[in-house]
Amino acid sequence: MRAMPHQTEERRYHHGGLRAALLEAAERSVRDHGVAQLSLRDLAREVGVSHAAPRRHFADRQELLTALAEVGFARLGQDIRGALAETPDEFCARLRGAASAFAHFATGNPALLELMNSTKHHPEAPGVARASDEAFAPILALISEGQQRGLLREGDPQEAGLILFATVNGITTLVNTGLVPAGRLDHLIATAVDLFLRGSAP
Amino acid sequence: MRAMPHQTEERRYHHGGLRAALLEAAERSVRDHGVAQLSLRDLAREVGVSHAAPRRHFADRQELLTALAEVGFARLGQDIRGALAETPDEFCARLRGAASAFAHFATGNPALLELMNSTKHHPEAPGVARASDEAFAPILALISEGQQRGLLREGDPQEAGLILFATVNGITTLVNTGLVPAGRLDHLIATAVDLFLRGSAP
DNA sequence: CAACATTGTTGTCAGTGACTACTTTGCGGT
DNA sequence: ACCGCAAAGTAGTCACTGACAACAATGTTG
Repeated sequence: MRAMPHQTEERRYHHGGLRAALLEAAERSVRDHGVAQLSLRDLAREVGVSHAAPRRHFADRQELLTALAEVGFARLGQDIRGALAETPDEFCARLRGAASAFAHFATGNPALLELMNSTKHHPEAPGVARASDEAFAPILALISEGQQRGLLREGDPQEAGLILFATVNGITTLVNTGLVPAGRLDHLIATAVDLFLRGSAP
Repeated sequence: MRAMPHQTEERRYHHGGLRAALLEAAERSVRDHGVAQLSLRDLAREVGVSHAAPRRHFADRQELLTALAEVGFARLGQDIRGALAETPDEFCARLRGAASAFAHFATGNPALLELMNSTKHHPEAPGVARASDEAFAPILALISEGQQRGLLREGDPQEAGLILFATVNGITTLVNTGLVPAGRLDHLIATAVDLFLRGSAP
């Protein structure tokens, strides 16, 4: 009932959107209490179904966490693409914009990032790999473009893109664990992008 | 008895080294089954004490995990210093040696790295922050030395060091999650260090 | 209309973290 | 040497969890 605000007092037997509702609830739980505290029974209670219902949609707890990581990568990809859509068509500005969007997503969702960084990619579950490739794709495209326009040195664009991706990821991990104060994030990211551009100059 | 190989068949009431034994067992468990599966009762059984004994040394499960993360950083620091002790006194070689040691520690201990990357630094528990600072110190010293000798551009050595540290950390995360094949680790690290050196050149 | 697959419910079980009360032991002070 | 006490360990308890099995509700399709 509470999960379907347009229905009458009586809820139908079928929830009608349980998988999505569970993932939303999971994201809230992870945000508020961290990954370790996530509980299938908690989610079921929150969504208003019986305690075993979530296992109709996710074989086990790990499968739900994996699906949530996929949501995280999809969200990240959106944020990066959104930032690029608002950035002037100037290569360095776009690279900075993408890196900044990643950093802010990551520090705005520390627990989700942690989950994304600990979810193994399996051939049987191609969703996470696909989603992470899609999140990475705008950065890869930028690097390729930079190389083609002679703004970056030639080489494997995927390699350079992975290094930049890893750098931003690593910096946000330092901030999320408290090793580096959050107030230094933007400056560190900007410095890292500058360093990357100098180091990748033709 | 099994935990104290020099004793007779009868174990004394006091274990005599239970905290250390628990941390060793915890490291094995995390290595074999991942952080999420770590169980205080499991550890107690393995070490040969009652199920509640571990809570005499660690207030709760999280405190034990935090202590283990500290062990991880201490181990990392040792590996980096060990690598530097065996590297010729040539700046670039040493920087590469340190980065490589970090990368190999991280990919050789994926679950431990994950724990280290998810352990929050709290003022009440300064051990982790101290251990991670000590792990970072050789890299910081290298950067400072490189700057003083005019091999790197001037600037905040801590900042440059953090960027390099984050980059290696991020790359190993990509490898540990399977986004990047393990066989590409050394090449990626070498490329990242080269890029760092070019980007930091005076 | 009926069969059946999907989805949800109820109940059960073993294991867990955390807590409490009690016991053991070794150290330090007198 | 003796004793008090703190530290460390034991045994029991409780609520909660993930996972599983059996049953029930429902909607789609032939």
